[in-house]
Amino acid sequence: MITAEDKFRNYLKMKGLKFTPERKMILKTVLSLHTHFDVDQLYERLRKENSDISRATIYRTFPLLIDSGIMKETLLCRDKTKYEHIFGHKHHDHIICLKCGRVIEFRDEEIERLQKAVCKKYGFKPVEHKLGIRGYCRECQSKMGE
Amino acid sequence: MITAEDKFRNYLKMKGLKFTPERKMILKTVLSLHTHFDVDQLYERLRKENSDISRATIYRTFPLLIDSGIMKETLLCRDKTKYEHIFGHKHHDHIICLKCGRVIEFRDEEIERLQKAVCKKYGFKPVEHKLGIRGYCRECQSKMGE
DNA sequence: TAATCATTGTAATTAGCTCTCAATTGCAAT
DNA sequence: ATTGCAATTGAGAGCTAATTACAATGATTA
Repeated sequence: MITAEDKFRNYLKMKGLKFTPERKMILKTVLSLHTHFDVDQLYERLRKENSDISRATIYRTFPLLIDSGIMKETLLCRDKTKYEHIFGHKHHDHIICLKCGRVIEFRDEEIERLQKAVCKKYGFKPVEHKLGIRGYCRECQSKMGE
Repeated sequence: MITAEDKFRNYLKMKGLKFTPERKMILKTVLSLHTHFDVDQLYERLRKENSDISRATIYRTFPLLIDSGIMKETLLCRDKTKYEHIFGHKHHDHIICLKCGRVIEFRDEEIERLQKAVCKKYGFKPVEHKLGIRGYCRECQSKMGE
């Protein structure tokens, strides 16, 4: 069973980069977050863990985590860029409430299949895709009805 | 037959806002662009048309054009925010080449239908959605193969 | 005509992110 | 274990897209 750390180490070695304590700590913390987060949220979390890793290092480490397939950007981003770790998770898409900000994750095999079919039609080789649906959740609809 | 200008005028009146020469010119220019564009590209285009509308006014007008349903942000945005006008166009999704930047637009009724079904399942009322597939186009694949 | 309020351009500001630089540190070769 | 060197780090400067304050202008209504 390969761990996320193994995966990251292998990636770094392959690129001739180093597995530093900072990168180890950032990886560990990213994996501990089970929601979408931004750079500042990760920074705050690190401080709570008594780590004084700078924002610059976080900004520098994120592309590595993304390139190694451990983390990715989500398309929730209105202002700040949001991330989520994907190690050990299947790909999923997002439904986002415009009022309360709630995020519903879903996976639809049929949509996945159709996307592949579209790519094939155009001779396109897909690497990743993002699907986000914005609107209003059940609760906010009721509230707005009142 | 309602024109884009009618639509914009109605929207502005409804909001108690004015249809100024600047807004008219920005609208006209946005409609004349048939590709994805950013604020600077629009600004340059305006200058070529001998208009000296400021960037600030463009930034202030874009939310109005979006809110009135004439234009929208695309999710191509890596750095700058990109826009496209949607007046008179059906919704479509994007396939983006990571190498050459080419954009393929497509529309798949079945995917649209399945998205609605997913929303229904969660009691979610969709307003908009964005689907972007990134990867490599046919041409770039051949080049990379060589 | 006077009063009101939206709009504009200019210029300053904000905010997210990147870069520079000097000091430090993994890590491979010895 | 030691050495050499490229990679890495934090601090702070810098960059750039986007926003905002402000004073002048202009349209609309009373």
